[in-house]
Amino acid sequence: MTVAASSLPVYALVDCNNFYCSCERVFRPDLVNRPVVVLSNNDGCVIARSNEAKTLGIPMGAPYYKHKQMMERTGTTVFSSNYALYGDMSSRVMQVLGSFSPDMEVYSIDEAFLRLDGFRSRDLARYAQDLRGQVAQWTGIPVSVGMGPTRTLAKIAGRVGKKIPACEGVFDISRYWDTPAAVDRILDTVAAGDVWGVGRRYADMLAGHRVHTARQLRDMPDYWVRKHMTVTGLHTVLELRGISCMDLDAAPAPRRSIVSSRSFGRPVETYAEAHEAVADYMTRAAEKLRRESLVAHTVGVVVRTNSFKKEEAQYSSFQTRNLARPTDYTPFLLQEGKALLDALFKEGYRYKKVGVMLSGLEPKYGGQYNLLDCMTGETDRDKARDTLMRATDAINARFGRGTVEFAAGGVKKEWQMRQEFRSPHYTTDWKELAVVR
DNA sequence: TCTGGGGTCCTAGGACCC
DNA sequence: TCTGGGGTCCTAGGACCC
Repeated sequence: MTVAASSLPVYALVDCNNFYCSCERVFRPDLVNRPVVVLSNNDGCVIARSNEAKTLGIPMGAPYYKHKQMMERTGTTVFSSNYALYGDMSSRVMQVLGSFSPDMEVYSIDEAFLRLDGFRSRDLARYAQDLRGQVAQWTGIPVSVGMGPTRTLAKIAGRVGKKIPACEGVFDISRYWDTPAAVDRILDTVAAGDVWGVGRRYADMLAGHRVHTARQLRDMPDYWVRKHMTVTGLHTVLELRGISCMDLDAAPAPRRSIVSSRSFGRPVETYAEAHEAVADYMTRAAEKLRRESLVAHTVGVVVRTNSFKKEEAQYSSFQTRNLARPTDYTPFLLQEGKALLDALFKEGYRYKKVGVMLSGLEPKYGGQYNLLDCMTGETDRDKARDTLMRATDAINARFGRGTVEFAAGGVKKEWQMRQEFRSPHYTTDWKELAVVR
């Protein structure tokens, strides 16, 4: 069964090359063609590398301290992650992409899928090159484009395009669709574990069954895939065969949970500090909740020690509580968070991380008003609470996060994460723009 | 001394109801 | 008193993504 290429949909995956490094370079052009890395929160491990840093052999996800000396020796520039900057650059890139297709899904901070079916009358490769040029000119960010009849194949095309310099960042696997042998050869070069939707565990499982490449995976029987990799895996395999199972989703699905958690800059042993951190993260999660006009039914808290320290006593636990009434009111959430921490916290451990989770989310004004609340005056008190929250949110938005705070979040916050190498908030804070000269 | 954070989806199994 | 089957909802755990 072969479908003529001309009747297939055209999915394009646009992804930003080494996105976080590219963002830093926009404001530090002196770093172009030089090795650059960006570290995770807490300056823990490497989460983005420029091509030069990749060539030096710095692995993705590598703990920073293990490679610190080598990076110094080779003149690698190191940044702490600056999500305010990356988020803002991302929305600029996405805005440009939106002008190239009416049908777009923003998939992640550095990737978007576009449907280009309507542009088939033009030379698609040229169209994609125009897009690259426009994004580069207007935002300074280099991107690559992969195209194919399904999202999974567009992803693969993107990888291929990056590997082959002659492609100049654009590759369209649909062009080969009428010559199956050529498609086979392309899929032979892609490891099964590099296919979108196949992670470490499945890659190991597949290797155990002598499935090593994307082509071998594509040719496995449906029932076998269904049995070992659930329906999600079957969709992946169908997509490798050119049958689209995942359409674009222009409107993002409503959020189901909000998580705020971070590792400490140093081990925390006292209840007082753990409680400050829980309160601090809860405050942030509540702000996000209100920003998105949601309320939460369920609050969760997690605590854990450092599992990398085999010689230390380990403890990790997570608990949730359901609220009688869903809320977005920070003081209520702080109260629940404290109650949960009281239940979870045990003396005698060196804690590495705490976190909070809000779930059971629903639109704030979607629910019915509660007759009992009206009768007891609770509705009026809710209105006063809303006013207070709106005021604190507005002050913090205007004058910067933390201008007004809940005392429970602590003042000194000695447990906070390390961020030694953070670049200025060039695009989101006028005061910090002054640093650019 | 030093190893990230924030999400989603699927499945199996148990509780509960009729 | 005992017996059966089917449906729904919830939760925990495992897989994935960037």
